[in-house]
Amino acid sequence: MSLTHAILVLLTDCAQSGYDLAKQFDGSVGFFWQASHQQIYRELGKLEAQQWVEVEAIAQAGRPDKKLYHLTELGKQHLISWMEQPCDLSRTREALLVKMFAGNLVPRDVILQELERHHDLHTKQLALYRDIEQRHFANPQALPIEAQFRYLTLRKGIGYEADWLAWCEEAIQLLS
Amino acid sequence: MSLTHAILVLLTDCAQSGYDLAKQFDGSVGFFWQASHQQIYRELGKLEAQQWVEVEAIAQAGRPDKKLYHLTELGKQHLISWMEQPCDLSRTREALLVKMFAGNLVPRDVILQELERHHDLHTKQLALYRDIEQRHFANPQALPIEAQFRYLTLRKGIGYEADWLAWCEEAIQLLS
DNA sequence: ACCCACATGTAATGTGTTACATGATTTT
DNA sequence: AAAATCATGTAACACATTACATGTGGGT
Repeated sequence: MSLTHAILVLLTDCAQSGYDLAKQFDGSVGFFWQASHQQIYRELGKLEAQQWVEVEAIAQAGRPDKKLYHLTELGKQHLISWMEQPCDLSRTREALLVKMFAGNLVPRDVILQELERHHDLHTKQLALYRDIEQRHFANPQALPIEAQFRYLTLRKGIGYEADWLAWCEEAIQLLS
Repeated sequence: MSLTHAILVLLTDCAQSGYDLAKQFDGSVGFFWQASHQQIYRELGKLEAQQWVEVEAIAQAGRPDKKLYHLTELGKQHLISWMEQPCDLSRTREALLVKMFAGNLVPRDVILQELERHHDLHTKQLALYRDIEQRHFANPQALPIEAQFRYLTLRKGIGYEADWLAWCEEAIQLLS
């Protein structure tokens, strides 16, 4: 499993606390890998046990210590060897398609409304991605290499949402 | 969670054993909802406890009884009320994008080879879907309504694979 | 002789979700 | 005065994966 690796990847950028990581899993990385803060804290404990990360405790007035997690050299090597290995295709679980599979059990309108609703949601997410694209990645060729990789993950998000949108439209048309 | 509902959906077609269901989760439905046979057997136990399915034991010479699971009226009603409720967007976990996020940690070729490999896998899956499309859904407008729903799930599969393919090509081009 | 399909399951482990818990500071 | 943000965690439960287990019949 690669919640492990998703965390290590984030720590290559800079040392972070569990809290910081949780926020990243809510935004950028969260677009293709989700994790709750509880998962992250538990995983950080394991990573520390394996010596893939080191903790730096930062005392804070009237709060629990902030624990800054640093990637160790061992952790970095582990990450690199994971990156060098082929990974499986992801397996998705699409509740909407389960519904579609038995669409004839409910009135047509129920399905059409659900399709419209998803159409809306994907429209909004696509707009969000396109906005990020315009503001941060206007000229992809000119980007430094690290940014090109980030750009490509965004491009996948855009393709993903656009594909859903197109499909919703096709479905609505066929069923209307 | 909707492994529950995926199973109920399959049982609307006809009564099936756990083994039969497992096979379907390997093919058709498995394209958008995966489940191992162990998950299915456990879930069937729960469905029975809720009286959403009924078991018909079929004795077989020299083998364990085949347990045919029938959808009950109660089960059907439960399924319908689930279908009437809006469902969440699925959240995917894409290991390949985690890799891409930190692509600069490894030599360019490692990433390019992985992209080529995924390009191949998606090409094959797309060809498989297109083949099913041509053989079973040549004329979508003329299909009976149940088949139109099945057709639409296939269309989503085609879109999904085509989107991955396009992205792989874009990524390979940008990084080359 | 060996493997595959049929047909079911237990057990252990790993992952993910939800609820609960604490307590200060900043914003509304 | 209430709510949100910062910052961490425990505990219980639900769901998923992997390995192990059993035993027949048919094909190569």
